[in-house]
Amino acid sequence: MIVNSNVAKVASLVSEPSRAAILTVLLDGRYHTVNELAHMARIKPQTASFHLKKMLDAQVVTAEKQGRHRYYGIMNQEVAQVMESFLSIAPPAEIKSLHHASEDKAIRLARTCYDHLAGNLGVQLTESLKRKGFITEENDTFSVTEDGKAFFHSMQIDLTSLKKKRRSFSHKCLDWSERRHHLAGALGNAILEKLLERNWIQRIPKSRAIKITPRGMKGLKETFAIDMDR
Amino acid sequence: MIVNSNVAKVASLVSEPSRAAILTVLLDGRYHTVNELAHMARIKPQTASFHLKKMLDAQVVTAEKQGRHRYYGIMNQEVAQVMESFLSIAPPAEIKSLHHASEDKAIRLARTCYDHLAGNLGVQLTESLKRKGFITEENDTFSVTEDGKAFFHSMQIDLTSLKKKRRSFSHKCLDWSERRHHLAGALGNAILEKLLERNWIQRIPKSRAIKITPRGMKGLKETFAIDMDR
DNA sequence: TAAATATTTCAATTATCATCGAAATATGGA
DNA sequence: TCCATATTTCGATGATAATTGAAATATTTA
Repeated sequence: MIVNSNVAKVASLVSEPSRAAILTVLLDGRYHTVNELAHMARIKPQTASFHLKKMLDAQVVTAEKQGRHRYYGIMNQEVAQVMESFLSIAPPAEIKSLHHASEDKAIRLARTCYDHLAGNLGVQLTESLKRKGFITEENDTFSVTEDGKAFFHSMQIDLTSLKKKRRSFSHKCLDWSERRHHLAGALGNAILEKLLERNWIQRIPKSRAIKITPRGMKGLKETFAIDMDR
Repeated sequence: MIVNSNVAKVASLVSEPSRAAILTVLLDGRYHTVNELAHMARIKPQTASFHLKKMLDAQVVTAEKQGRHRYYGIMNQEVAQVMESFLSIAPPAEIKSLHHASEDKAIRLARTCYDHLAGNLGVQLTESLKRKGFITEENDTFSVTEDGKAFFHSMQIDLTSLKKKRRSFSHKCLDWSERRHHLAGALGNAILEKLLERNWIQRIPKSRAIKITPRGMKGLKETFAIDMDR
């Protein structure tokens, strides 16, 4: 269970449509400029700035200045998870166009959730790791088994350095589209980065959706026994 | 970019103080009337009705009409979970429990509801049947499992003949004193008759109240693991 | 230095929403 | 039937907060 004093704040901030739209965009884990966010939320930059200041004060987002731009990003994992949990009980968004339909399909298939993999791919990957006995399920977290240690070593993922980070090493994150848990935390992040590095997956610009490359299809099948081809 | 505007709606339902107070009460899993909820949230019944309608439309709560009362309850486990995690951080104003000056204890303990058992006994019996896996909960009805068939046979209740009756075989009935569902319909009636026949319970003249006999206390404990003695 | 762009601040307007009195509707009981 | 109670609907009010034009500030580029 998430214990976070920001939950209440986040909930009240999320309840405003423009802010919810902004936060949804920021769920991709990347930083965006005020103009970008304003355009995506269909409001004027002044309005976006007004909302972003509010969320900055509430420590729901962070800002980084770079030249005349100001890049806004989501504050942390907890905020992302509160957003996702709201997504899990909210009725699905109305799909208005063919373009939206295909985007919806893509985002359900594979996407980033803050800084780790989510969607069908994220859940399947987590299931595979469990099935192969590399991770075991605890209450709110996953633990790496002895077999798992060897496996991640072979994947060139250094668990020791991950554990040194201040953030959670590995915890469960509820997937709104799959309604199941996927792997989050430093380990989830490391896996995402590794798959990007190997060019098994690619980020789709201006979206949280992830594309699986032909090489990725092959790799996922061989390493994880996941067939995303169907 | 798809922005799920429903997230904002769901979040706004939770983040409004009066609604949060109402939802907190409903987290007990029971059903409550509009007046009760209004009193507990310290708002007028019109206002409570206004909020409840909103939450009903958003499928955050359910409603069931019984006479001139309308009982509201929380929609499902998912909503409860989001509420729990939200409220565990920011508990709203404390709820003063209603003090009912004169309560008929007997009628709350056990009574008939039309032609089946209600009150604490009725609810406990239903819960026991569920717990033991003899019945399962459907939308508005209960179904008898394979184990249940054997059990009712051992109780000398003939399900086949019950199903032939034109009336509903088994449906849920909201218990006003327990605010939970109990078993009604032909099956509920058959159980009542069987317990009367075995002299586990007796009707109290000129009342809907039911008296549990010493033999009944023993039988309920042995057969259903229900202790009505406390 | 001047022009263009990004963002914020300010002030005024507008929109939204909770609240509650009054009245309507529905039901139970005498 | 009439009366009491439960709930909803309607309409008005007031408080709060979102929105945006105008202007200020900051930074890059020419």
